[in-house]
Amino acid sequence: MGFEEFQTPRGTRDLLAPLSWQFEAMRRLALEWAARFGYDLIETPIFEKSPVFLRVGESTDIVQHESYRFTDAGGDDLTLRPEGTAAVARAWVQHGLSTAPQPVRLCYFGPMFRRERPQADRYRQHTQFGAELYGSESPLADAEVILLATRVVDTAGLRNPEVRVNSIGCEECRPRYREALVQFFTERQASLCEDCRVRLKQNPLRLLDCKQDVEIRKEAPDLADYWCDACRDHITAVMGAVGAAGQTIRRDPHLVRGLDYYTRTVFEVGHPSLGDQVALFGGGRYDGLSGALGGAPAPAVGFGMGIDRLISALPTPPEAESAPRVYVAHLPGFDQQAFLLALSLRERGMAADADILGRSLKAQLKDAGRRAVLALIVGGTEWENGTVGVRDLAQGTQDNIPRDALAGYLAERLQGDRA
RNA sequence: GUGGAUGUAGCUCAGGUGGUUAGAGCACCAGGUUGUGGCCCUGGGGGUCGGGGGUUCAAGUCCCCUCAUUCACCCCA
Repeated sequence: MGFEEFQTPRGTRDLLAPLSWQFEAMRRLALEWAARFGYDLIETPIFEKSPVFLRVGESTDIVQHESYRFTDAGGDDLTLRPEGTAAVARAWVQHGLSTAPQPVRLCYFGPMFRRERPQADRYRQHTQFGAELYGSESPLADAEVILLATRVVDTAGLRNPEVRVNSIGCEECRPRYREALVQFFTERQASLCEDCRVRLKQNPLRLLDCKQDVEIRKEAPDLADYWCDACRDHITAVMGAVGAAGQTIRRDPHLVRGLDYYTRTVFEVGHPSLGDQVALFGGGRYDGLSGALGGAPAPAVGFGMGIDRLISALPTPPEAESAPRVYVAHLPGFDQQAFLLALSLRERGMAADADILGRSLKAQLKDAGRRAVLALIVGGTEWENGTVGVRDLAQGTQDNIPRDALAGYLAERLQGDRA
């Protein structure tokens, strides 16, 4: 077990194989889809100046209580990024991407940090894949990012994800709704839970997704009754486009989201195999964000996806990197020949392994049986005659192959083996 | 931040009412085959029994504290 002071900090973990390779496979799958949709990969720093996140979520738990904020030796106020959207927005402003050919499509994949109490599928360091689409107000932009996210989830093996969506309105219609909502809940303040009384003052919209006061909220005013025409048309078009693409999507009138930079569209996808309220990905439209960070105002939509959760929700893990497929075993005195042969096979694109523990042939073959499909046996009279033994570890059959024909022979064998 | 459960080998776990050198299975290593794995047999390495304190002649076992893990709440990916 070891000493506690030398273990991973709470809420973090080491990714060992095969999980580590599964993450890599998910990274490739996600970025492949993003590239097909035309998204460029952006890598922002893992920490930012704290105001980048503060500006974006002043009233959210994420930046208020859950961020890893620190002052470095030079006195800079820094924060480990708790989410991707604000950091990408900062980059968008900093690099003047408002003048790039529009729209601008950016995606990211990397660790995020939140200081929460860890539990199933929630970590203090977790990996998110996300995409941000700048420069389009069109509902098709919302539909595009939703479809990118669902394609990733679906092709990762979690079939037919169901998107929940809502519109929290715009500057025109949201204040009217908020007013009605505050009035409604103020009248019933006495029967609200403690948290909701705080929400009532700080972030009234969040009253909608309280899990305790479900009865009360049933009668609360519905956003849909307050949408302006433009907002109504927008969400209708988003749902229409996503639906037309064959993706299940339905409105959840109680869906509002934790970050307070959203405008109009918010969406989320969960999964029964995870906790009921645990989201696989979530996102929305945030037309005011770039302006809040001092840049040109620009419409934008995006999402963040929890890779740790996605992998743990998959019925079968993503295809992990395979172990070395060829093991070059050697007879006593031929360890260097085996070492060099393995190297030359790697140069030819094969995954090869050779013993460097000075083990007996028996021990080498035992090891080979675990990590390879073919074992080469180097040494003895065969080697002197210019051949190498090739043993099929599954079948138990063995042939002698001339050394100069070996590479081609192996390539063919492994090809067939794969198919 | 709040509440519950759990901490014995790398992993999964045994260790009634406290009693000599703490066990098993799997995994790992070696031998049984002077050059051939997967099965079998034999042997071996490996443990601050989470940590600290207390009760006792004696604590893995009882008590207290602490740390960690885990599940739920909160919130989120």
